[in-house]
Amino acid sequence: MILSALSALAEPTRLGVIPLLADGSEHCVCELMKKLDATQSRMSRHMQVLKQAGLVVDRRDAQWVRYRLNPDMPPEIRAVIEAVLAASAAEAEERKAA
Amino acid sequence: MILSALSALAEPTRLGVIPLLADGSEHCVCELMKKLDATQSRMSRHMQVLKQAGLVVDRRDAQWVRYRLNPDMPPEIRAVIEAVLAASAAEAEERKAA
DNA sequence: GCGTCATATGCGCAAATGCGCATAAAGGAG
DNA sequence: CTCCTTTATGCGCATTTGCGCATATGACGC
Repeated sequence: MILSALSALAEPTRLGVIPLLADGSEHCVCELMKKLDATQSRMSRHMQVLKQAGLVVDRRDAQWVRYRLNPDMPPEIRAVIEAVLAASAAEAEERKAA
Repeated sequence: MILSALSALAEPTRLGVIPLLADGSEHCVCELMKKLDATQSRMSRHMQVLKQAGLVVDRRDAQWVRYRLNPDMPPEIRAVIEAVLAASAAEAEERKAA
């Protein structure tokens, strides 16, 4: 559902996760929470939202849970992610210029 | 801001507006509210949100207010809109198939 | 002026959202 | 087993969001 994907992305912390996962590899919650300056429970819950929206998948690995972008995302949703990613990058560039 | 664009899109009625405006022409609130089965105040307010997010522009024309997609949208945001549009269309197709 | 159509907005309310705190649960190391 | 690390979740709270209702505003025709 495109609507749930957009709702999932329409929050600063969750939006911030996307560029971090964009390298295609796996990232644990502890890493994400540090990089995004979020508390543990906040980060965990946000990842649940992204998971429920089908944007990410998780995997237990010992005491860690590794998240990555859902490789089986429908191509139209994937395209939205890519566009959002490009827009985020453009915004980051602008901030640097200022 | 990509975040405000996503927030603006993450609501059913507002998301429904986008395909209607995608023909590039102007549409009054009264037309949109009929097509989307929304009350007048609801429709008006949702259009304000889209306007504030920079996704649409409006123009007074006699007693009507004509809305259209913002032609001066930053290209990265425009790309997001296009991707969302494609995803919405794909979803509509799926519904037809069922 | 008046009446009518189209749109915007103030107000209050109900539901949803995001948060911190504490605690539970799952797994590894000793 | 106990202790530690990592992640999830129950709970309550404050804020935000979406809504309807009523009313205001703006523009038209008479």
